[in-house]
Amino acid sequence: MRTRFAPSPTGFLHVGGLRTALFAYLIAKQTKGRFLLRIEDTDQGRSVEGAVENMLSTLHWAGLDPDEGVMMRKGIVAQEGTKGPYIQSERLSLYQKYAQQLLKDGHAYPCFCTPERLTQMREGQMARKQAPMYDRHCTQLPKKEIEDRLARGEPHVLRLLVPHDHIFTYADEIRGEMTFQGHTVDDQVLMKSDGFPTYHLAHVVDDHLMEIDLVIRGEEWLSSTPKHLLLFERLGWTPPKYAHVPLLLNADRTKLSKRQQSVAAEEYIQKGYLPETLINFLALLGWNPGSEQEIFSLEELIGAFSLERVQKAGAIFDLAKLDWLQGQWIRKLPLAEFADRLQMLTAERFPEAAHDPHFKDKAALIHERVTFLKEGPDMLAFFYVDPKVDADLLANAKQKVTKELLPKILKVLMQTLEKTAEKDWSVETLKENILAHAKKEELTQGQLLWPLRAALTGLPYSPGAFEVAVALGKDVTLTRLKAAMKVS
RNA sequence: GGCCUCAUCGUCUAACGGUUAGGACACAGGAUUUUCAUUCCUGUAAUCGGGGUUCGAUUCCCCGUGAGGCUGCCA
Repeated sequence: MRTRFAPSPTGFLHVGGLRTALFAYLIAKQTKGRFLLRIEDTDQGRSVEGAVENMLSTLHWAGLDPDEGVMMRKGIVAQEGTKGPYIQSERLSLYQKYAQQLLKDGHAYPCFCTPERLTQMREGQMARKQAPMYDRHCTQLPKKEIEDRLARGEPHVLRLLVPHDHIFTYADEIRGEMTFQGHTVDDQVLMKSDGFPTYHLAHVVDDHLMEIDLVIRGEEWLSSTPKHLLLFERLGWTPPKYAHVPLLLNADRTKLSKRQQSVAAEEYIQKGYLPETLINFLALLGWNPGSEQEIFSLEELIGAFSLERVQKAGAIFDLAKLDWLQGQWIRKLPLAEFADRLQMLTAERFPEAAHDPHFKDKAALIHERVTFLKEGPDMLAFFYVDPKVDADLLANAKQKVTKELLPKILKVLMQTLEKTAEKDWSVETLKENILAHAKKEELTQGQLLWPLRAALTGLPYSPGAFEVAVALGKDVTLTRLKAAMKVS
């Protein structure tokens, strides 16, 4: 199937948009079809510089590269495919052509009403508790007058003539049978007075010409679907299938808004979420596999996804679950990749980390302790900077380490570690030697290990004492132990 | 106001009309562990209300209620 994602370049990619794009991508891949990207920039005033580049790079980050249409090539925005152009502002003559056809066939009519009159009309209708709809004032104009005004080039729009006795039905891929009464459907503006089409005309023309089989879009389009269906009919075309996905909501169930939390996908990238996390999360928001599997890669989603299992109700964007997924994915990252990525980040703070041949071993120690890569450098800092240690840190009530006991404990540790040969400097040996002493000296494991770990890291919590000692090496371990003896 | 849509734990959700209403997140307790984290176990917690249909409704129908969307020469 050919599916598409068709954002307006009005800013950053919205997470709801990213989810819609994901669904469209999944269906395309699943059916061995194509995923197209089209830019809908028919509102001249709202286009934002750089927005297209931004959306494309976010989509790329998420792994949703288009097969056709607008894409990045060598760092610049390019278009690929035989059904282009894929940017609506470059397709104006096409819309013009079909608009004229609709006009000629009597399915659309020119409207000269001023914005002021329209506002006044709507206010009146609202006051009379009627639905605000165009009153067809301009359909009453004499033919001659219409021709004259058009000839004079008077500003006007083109409206769709909706048959009021028409009953619209279609089967939505997510919601099932839908029915709309013609008399409740407004005569939508198709062409604006600036010569640009509205979304309604443009997407119909494009989706037909680009041979889109399935339109997946937000629920906010549901009530204008009859207009689109009518347009396809009037143009003599077969409409695509439609799937209206439920909206993403704030914690208070209102439409997801910037005011309450991050809506730009880019903000989640900056916060350090992995693409796998966001994709997995977005897929599970409103869709379920029918099994109890929670963790899905993009590849797995292609196999498992189906529109029939997409929820009809809106879903709250639950940050707590997002963070849990992030933890799952960061731990799923192969150690080599985790280490590589962490190494770059750590080197920004501690340049020597860049050439650390044992960096991978250090990274392994915190792989299960971080949720975000950016927590890493802080946790690894003690490897590159001598920690500040004092008696308050070395002592610990819960482990029954009093300040009075510290000198003895540190002495025992020192003696044990000094005796351990460099070649035996491994987690197993250290564990064996130190625990043997614990018994002999009538100290608990905690009484020996808390001070050791604290002396080596300077932290109240960190990776384990043996692992840290091994990663640090014998020399540094003894040096830090000595420093601890001085302050206790 | 009008039109449309939706409604299961706090959240995301499962359940061909028959289940002790299941799972996950969060929360609480516990186990493991030298700390923290991870991991594991246990627990608290839901079918919006009212009518039908049916031997039996979370499930089907109707009416409410609540929420959301649309109601632009925005998309």
